[in-house]
Amino acid sequence: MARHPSPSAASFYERVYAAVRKVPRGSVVTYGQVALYLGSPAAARAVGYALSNLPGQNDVPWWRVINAAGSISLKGRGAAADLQRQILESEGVHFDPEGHIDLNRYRWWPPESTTFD
DNA sequence: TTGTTGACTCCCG
DNA sequence: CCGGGAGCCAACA
Repeated sequence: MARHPSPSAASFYERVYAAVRKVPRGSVVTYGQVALYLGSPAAARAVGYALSNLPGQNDVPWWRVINAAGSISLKGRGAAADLQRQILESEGVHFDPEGHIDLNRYRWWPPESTTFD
């Protein structure tokens, strides 16, 4: 048995993907939120790392994950960032002229009954 | 096991 | 409002 209290047999990456899949269309969450749901509120960077390792074929709505500032964080991936913005807009998420989203309006909060296990 | 890296966040000034 | 610096976590060589 693992001496480390792993909440799941799946890797941290898999847990990130599972959490992101729960985000409904037209809503967004921050990397920090996902980390919080996984039980590691300070693992926001690891969440981003997980998405960077996302396989080509997947059913994870990665575009619904943005940074705490409410903007797209694709560092070094300008083209992908543009794509992310297009998808979000197609889902009804409004961007300001400066390219940031109103988190108070679009941030998704899971029901208390939601589990990320 | 140690060091490096990175789609992050927060705190200052 | 914006930029710089430090902290934190997980995967990988």
